[in-house]
Amino acid sequence: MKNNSYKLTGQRIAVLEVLAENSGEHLNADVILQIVLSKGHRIGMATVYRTLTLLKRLKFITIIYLNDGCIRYKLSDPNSKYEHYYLICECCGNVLDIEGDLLDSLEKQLFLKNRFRVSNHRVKHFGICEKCMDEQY
Amino acid sequence: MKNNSYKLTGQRIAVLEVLAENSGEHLNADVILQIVLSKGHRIGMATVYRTLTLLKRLKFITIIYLNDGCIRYKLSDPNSKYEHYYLICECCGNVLDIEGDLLDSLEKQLFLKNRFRVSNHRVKHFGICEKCMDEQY
DNA sequence: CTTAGTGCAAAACATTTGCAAACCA
DNA sequence: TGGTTTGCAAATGTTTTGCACTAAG
Repeated sequence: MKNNSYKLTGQRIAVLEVLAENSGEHLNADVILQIVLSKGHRIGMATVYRTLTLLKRLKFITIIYLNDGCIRYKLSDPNSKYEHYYLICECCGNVLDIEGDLLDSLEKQLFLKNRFRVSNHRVKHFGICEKCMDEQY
Repeated sequence: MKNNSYKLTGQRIAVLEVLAENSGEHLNADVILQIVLSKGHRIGMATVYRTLTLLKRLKFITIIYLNDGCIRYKLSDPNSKYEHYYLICECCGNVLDIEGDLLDSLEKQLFLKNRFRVSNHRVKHFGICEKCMDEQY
């Protein structure tokens, strides 16, 4: 798992465990810190951030930006083609992941209309623009 | 324009002017401050933020989250149904607004495939979830 | 006049960094 | 043992707030 020259420390295990035990949640760094501390482990906020950065680089976790003032993290789901589709409740802030097989266009519409009242959505496409493509090649 | 009991101050005019003169850009608060100052106006950062908050509330401007460490703002385009679709270049950070009439499904595909190499996208649907709907009514 | 609006400085907040101490391999 | 990793505290960078002063209507 971490044979890539990274050391398997107690703190890294603890952070991964918290993410695994809350795989349905979208935790932020402070919540992760509090849970690890509540389990009796010794850890600091800097280590939490450094561990999350490492796990992100290794693609173990996915970052979720809800633009609510903090960055959120969850375990990556390698089986999902739709990691970046979310339903975000403007009332309670809860975040629902959409299942991939619900997203075939019609089913997606039905799911959205029946179980979640969409009032706004944002689509962001990340990639390389024409100008940068010209400059690179 | 601001007959809603809001006062038309020099600072508010200046911020609006900067946004209008850079309508193709997605400016952050610091850039707006610097431009207003460079024009010889007297203004502080707090006023910039307070003005942007007000303009947002009045729907004069739209907020853009690029998750690059700051919040960006631009003049709202009331004619566009697609205010929340963006092409974000991962190389230069440039943000392109997609024209509404390019977004009919097939044209959208063609545009994306020919002028922008998409490597990642995020879709966020904001609304009210089932649980909150049950609690409200 | 009167009160909303402003500038400044300080506070708030999430995140990052420097460095000596601790620890995994 | 040696180079990573850690905790702490301080630094960072953006955004917000308190308060006395200013200015729009």
